[in-house]
Amino acid sequence: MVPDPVPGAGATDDLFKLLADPTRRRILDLLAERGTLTVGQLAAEFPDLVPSGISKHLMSLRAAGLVRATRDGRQRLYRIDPDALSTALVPWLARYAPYWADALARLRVLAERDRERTR
Amino acid sequence: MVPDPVPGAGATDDLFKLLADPTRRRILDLLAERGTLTVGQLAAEFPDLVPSGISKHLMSLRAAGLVRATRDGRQRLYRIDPDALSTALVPWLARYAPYWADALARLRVLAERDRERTR
DNA sequence: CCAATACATTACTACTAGGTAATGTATTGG
DNA sequence: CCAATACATTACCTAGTAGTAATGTATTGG
Repeated sequence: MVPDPVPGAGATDDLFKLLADPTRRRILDLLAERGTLTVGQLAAEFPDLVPSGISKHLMSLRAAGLVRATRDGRQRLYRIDPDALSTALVPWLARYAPYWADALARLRVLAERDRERTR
Repeated sequence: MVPDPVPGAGATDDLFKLLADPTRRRILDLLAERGTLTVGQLAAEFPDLVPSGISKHLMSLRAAGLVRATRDGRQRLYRIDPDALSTALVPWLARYAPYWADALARLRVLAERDRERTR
């Protein structure tokens, strides 16, 4: 059983700590581009890493609500929680709103173009 | 002398590692809301922290290009590099573009409203 | 000038956390 | 059924780092 992600205290801190690790960011990248992956499929992408290490990372990502898992027989299917990332990051990004306005235009274009392509 | 920030390899990694520390994020927050601060003014905001610790954080932030410093007599004035944050984060955020489109609208509203207020 | 101020820098310590190895727990093909 | 599969979990080790303390370096008021 995975403990509920605490939305109130230290949520931003936990988020950035999770994103600070390159392995976890790569896991998120892989899930973002392939949609759904098992632990084994993910572990295969990290040749110089032991599978249980990946499992541990997935547990922490899951505890933070960034990914979700469903059982499929004896394997677990992991996928990104669609808007957990954005809802967690937006409050922080908003603090630097004045510094962002110009960059947001570019990002918005990318977002909508990609949505056309993948949806 | 501060070494040039390496834009190519591991830039995103360095960025997230920097943002992972709550003290550094708070420093950025303070600079974002007050514009320009000396080391002493910043250190005064961290009662349970020694000034040289703040100085060290500022050095790493400066090495990554997130903040800039100018001399003013015997003190240094620190301020946020206007678009270093966005240019560093946008490439990464773009990877999750499909997950972002809805949140970007909210952020964009915040960005433009804040720009009216502070500019 | 020079003591005091304002940071920067270095050396050191303690704690965190990513990694592995070993073990535990469901699940299922045969 | 049961051995094998697919993860999860625990214990442990080690490297990286935030913090302090001590020292170094400009700068300036008096």
